[in-house]
Amino acid sequence: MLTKAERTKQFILETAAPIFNQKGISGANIDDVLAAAKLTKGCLYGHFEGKEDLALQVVEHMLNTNGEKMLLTISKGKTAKAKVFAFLDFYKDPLNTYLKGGCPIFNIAVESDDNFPVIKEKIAGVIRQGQELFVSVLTLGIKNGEFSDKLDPVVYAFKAVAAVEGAVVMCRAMNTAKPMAGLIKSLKAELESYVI
Amino acid sequence: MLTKAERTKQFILETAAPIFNQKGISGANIDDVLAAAKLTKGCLYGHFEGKEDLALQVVEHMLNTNGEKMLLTISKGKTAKAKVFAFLDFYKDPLNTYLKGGCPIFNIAVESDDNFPVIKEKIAGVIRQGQELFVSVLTLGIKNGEFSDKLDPVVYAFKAVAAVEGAVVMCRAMNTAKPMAGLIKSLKAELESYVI
DNA sequence: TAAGTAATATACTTTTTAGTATATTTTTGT
DNA sequence: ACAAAAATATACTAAAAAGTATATTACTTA
Repeated sequence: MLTKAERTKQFILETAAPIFNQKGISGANIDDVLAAAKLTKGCLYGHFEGKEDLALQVVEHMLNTNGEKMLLTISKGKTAKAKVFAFLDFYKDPLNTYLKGGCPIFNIAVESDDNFPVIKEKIAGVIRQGQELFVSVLTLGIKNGEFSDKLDPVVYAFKAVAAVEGAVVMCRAMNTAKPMAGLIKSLKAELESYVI
Repeated sequence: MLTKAERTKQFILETAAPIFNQKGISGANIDDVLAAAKLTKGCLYGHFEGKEDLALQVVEHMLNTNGEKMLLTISKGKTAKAKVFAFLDFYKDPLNTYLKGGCPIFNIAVESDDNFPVIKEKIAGVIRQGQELFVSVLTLGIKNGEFSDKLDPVVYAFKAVAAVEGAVVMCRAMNTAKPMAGLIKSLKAELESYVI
């Protein structure tokens, strides 16, 4: 069993995650988190060195959760094609993301870009890792004979992720999920065109 | 000729733009802007009501500049295909954007999403307008006989913009422009496949 | 179950940032 | 070139946010 302190820390991270994801690192403040968690400064500063430390750990928490969700999602696809389709479908409801405020990877990527080098590196690692995984799925699909070797895994993996992630931002700004449906369909059709 | 006050105001907006684009609205502060512009509070508050007003006008300034650049870019293409290609090529160097800090539309879209409803609406308008323009170019291309009517303008326009914008964020996070080249090539090839 | 320790709350200080009142300088039109 | 008005600078206050010292409460294990 987790100790009290560990449970409290986890609780703070979970409470802080949507706040940081929505308001951003600069926009979020300690008092927001404390009010939401109904805790006090003494408690929070017992678990985190300060705002910077909290932000970093919140980011790590969000990235871990996201990674787990993503892995679970694509693991449900048995073929390479099914895995990619499952990945794409993961993005179908950009207005109601599992974590309030849209995709944490992109939100953090945009904010950390010129401001938080340590966090930026973490995000870069996550994106690279995601691309590698995506490429490995497609490559295996080619080796399997599932896809034609005309398919360029690196290009398709990047295109698919960039497109759905960009689409999340656009859909949220315009407050409509509609274009996402067309995009996912198009990306599926594109992959389908390489199916043997 | 512009009056002194008008020139100063423009100067403040131009100085503030890269600061807001890089640090975000929440992350940027008045003193940053004043230091960069080598001006003082009395001056700034003579031109703007406060930070909120400054932020809004900086955003409007960035969006206007961006819109002009974009229009100029695509106007250089004579055919529909050339216009789209010019648009795509506009994004080829995501690490060195004309405005420091990446694409202002996406940066602002991400931050304003859950925080600045007025600005969010402005961004939504810009994105919608961009999509309409893109769609109209493609539609004209079909009517011209340049493209097959198998091309779905709404889907391609959304896919292209979402992909290149998403790619800017990913490239900047990973600190490499390489994947962008492959993406642009792929989006061009995709359009090319509809050329009659 | 009581003593010791860990966790949390309270009340404070410090720092940062926004905003304002007033003085001074610079434009501008005659 | 000069007076009026506009623009800008200086020096301040106010508010918001971060961080700290200490008291209190709640675990936990001997």
